[in-house]
Amino acid sequence: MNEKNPGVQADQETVTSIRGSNQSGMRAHNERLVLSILRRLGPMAKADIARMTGLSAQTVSVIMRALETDGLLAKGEPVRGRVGQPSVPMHLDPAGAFFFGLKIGRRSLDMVLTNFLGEVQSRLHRIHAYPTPEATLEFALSGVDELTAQLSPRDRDRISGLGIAIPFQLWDWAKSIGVPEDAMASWRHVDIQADLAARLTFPVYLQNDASAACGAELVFGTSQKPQDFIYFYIGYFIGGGIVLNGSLFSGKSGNAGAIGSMPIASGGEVHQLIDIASLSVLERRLRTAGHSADSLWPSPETWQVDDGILDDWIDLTAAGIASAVLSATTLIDFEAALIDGWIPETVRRAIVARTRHHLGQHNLAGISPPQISEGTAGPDARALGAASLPLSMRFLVDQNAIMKLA
Amino acid sequence: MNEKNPGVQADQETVTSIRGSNQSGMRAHNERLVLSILRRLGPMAKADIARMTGLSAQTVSVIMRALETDGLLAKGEPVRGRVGQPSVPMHLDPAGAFFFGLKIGRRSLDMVLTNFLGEVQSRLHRIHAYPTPEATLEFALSGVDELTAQLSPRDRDRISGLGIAIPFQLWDWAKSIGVPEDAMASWRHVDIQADLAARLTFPVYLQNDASAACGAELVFGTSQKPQDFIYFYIGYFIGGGIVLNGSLFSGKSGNAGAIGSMPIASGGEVHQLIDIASLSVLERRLRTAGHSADSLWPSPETWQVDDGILDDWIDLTAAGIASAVLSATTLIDFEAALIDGWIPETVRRAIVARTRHHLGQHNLAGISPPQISEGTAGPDARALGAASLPLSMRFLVDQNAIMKLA
DNA sequence: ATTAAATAAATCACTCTTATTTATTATTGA
DNA sequence: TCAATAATAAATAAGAGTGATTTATTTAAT
Repeated sequence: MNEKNPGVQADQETVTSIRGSNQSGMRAHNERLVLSILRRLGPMAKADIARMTGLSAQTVSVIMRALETDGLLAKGEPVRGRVGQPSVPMHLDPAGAFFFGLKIGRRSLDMVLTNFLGEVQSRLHRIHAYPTPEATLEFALSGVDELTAQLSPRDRDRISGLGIAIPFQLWDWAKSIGVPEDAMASWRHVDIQADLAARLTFPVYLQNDASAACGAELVFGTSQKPQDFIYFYIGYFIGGGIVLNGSLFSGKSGNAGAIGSMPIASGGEVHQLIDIASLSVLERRLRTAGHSADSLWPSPETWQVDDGILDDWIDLTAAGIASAVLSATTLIDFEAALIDGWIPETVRRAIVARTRHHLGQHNLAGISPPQISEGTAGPDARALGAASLPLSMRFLVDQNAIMKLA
Repeated sequence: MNEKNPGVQADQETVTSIRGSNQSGMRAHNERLVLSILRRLGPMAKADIARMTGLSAQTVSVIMRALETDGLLAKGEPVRGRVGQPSVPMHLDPAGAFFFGLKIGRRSLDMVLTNFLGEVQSRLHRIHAYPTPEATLEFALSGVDELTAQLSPRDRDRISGLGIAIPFQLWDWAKSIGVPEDAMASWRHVDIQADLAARLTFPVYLQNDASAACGAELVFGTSQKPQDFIYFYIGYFIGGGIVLNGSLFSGKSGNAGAIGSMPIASGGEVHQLIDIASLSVLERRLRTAGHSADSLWPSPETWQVDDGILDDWIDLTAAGIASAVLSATTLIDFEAALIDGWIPETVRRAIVARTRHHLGQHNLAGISPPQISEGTAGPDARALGAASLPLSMRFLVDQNAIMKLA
């Protein structure tokens, strides 16, 4: 990875030119459209898709039969009871494709293998003192081999890519996490995406970890999501992502939605959100109070944390997020804000409730505040989101990839 | 206009369904692509467009000859001096199409007629104490007749639409501008877009006035613009617009970029940007100091304003905008922020300079601050932007209109 | 002779229109 | 009550139409 911020790298062609569309592009678009609709709205008959897309019934018939032949779609039980020929709902075939997701974290490396629906088939987990490029590369390559071996030969050919979720500016961490500066500095000049791509037979994508988590919510999340929403993932540092027109928005540098730097007025002073609403804050407070913070990291469900300190942190975090939501909503009229993180479900619920409360305290003149809800992807959102990257790239329509000017 | 915020109304079909693409859509897209490229990058030969779009030379040849036949493109002088057949740069034909722009303002109604390049052909201006729907309708209809009559019969057929730039929630103004509440309340239930569309033979579009100004900058502006930028228009109230992926982003309610509500921490208190960086603030300060503020409105170039009060207001405004830019940039990594308004060029320059200064005072950790620049459309940006609406709708590719889910 | 732009003709890919088949429910009349 | 018939809707097949691509040719310059 070079000095630039992490982001899904588009090939040079796409960035410096504006693609015209041709027949194959048209067909590809329509196929992605069908898959996107089925993913979002659930099983539908061919006639339903035709009505929804405005395509002719015949065209949809051809496209969906082809997708079925490709193993991406499967027939459901015919629906009887209405006049006319019974409709056959088509759904995504879970075994239509498989994806690797690699999460590079402060405390561990995680790899998941998911099916076409984002269901985790198998996973690997390795704890470390701090991440290094060498160990990450080794973990990823051996992990791919190990997890691939668990698939049937038929399914192995259906692996469509690997996504990497990596924190923003890893090298700046050193001071915050008490690790030798030069250990982290090596990340600055490594292009882990290219290194992995060179050794693997399928495409490799890379994205900021919080944006990836947002992608998991968008692609695999179970809630009814609006076209535009903002997403917060509370990890060692808080991060986020934004969805516009139903697609993850990354911006030129891939740094869009890196809401950690948002200025938050708190008690007369202005702080950055990252210094208010991160697990690092909770860890520090626990340590300062003489408690151990070690239980935070293995799994959110096994936290053993002083209630008073936790409640204070929840309130502080919620207040910070509420401020961030407010600022964000004045710029873009998000309909929803989703909150998730490496936190127990009870804590997530409490943060959502407190955030709603704090939001109500602000001056909302001229603003229609978004619905605050819990994320549905959970603690694993980052790894799942990594796996969603190759899926999105290959099988879903992307609002933001149509016209890019130099 | 109904209770909903103003915004370019997409037809119901587009909003509730997801269109598939077909051959005519493909051709239309490619034609818009050619026009968009020529508008943005200037005259180019067919071969250049082919290389840039990835379309075959033959396809581009066919498309561009058709556009030339339609009168939208014209040949330039062949470029000799290089090996091979001389290339013939093609440019937009100024008389390719004409557009009406109607600006509904606090102090006046303005109508412009522009050509395909956004050059104003003729204009109308009517001062009022406050806007009413009836007077606006009458002004617009008689204005369309009057300005149409000035075109040649050939050009009359090339009028492609009318755009309306109207302030957000006009009816809330009453208290601020000292006008009877019920006079403004009538706006709440009027759909001026529909009323005009019913009486005109070409399409009518409507948008928030500041967003429209942003559109003028995007479509007609002369500066090199990045893919993503934020725009501020300082009118009686400040407003703005945001451009993502090279297209104006309006959001679901059409209220995106309504940056007036942004919370700004200033002197320990939190205010909304609209109460800090608007001409209404300057007007009030002038009045409070016993000066007349009447010179503000006829034309920015004839302002007669106390220097001390003006300088203070410039600094306050710049500080507010700097805070807003900072908040906005943490959410979306804008590459540029443009500032324009109903202000003299000297004031615009001063505000930009002060905004740069104030931005530098903030904590910029983790942020690459955008370039702050002056807008290039000037005081008339709102009316021009209104005229750019039908142009964009008919002749330019729109990033944000590809896939809309219910 | 070489290079590059521009275009013509033939081909190909994909969607659309029209017509047909299939499977079901609704209606009718003895 | 129940078969026969009508109506409805899904699905698909065949052929037409549109637009981009490929290949080859012309034109005009160095």
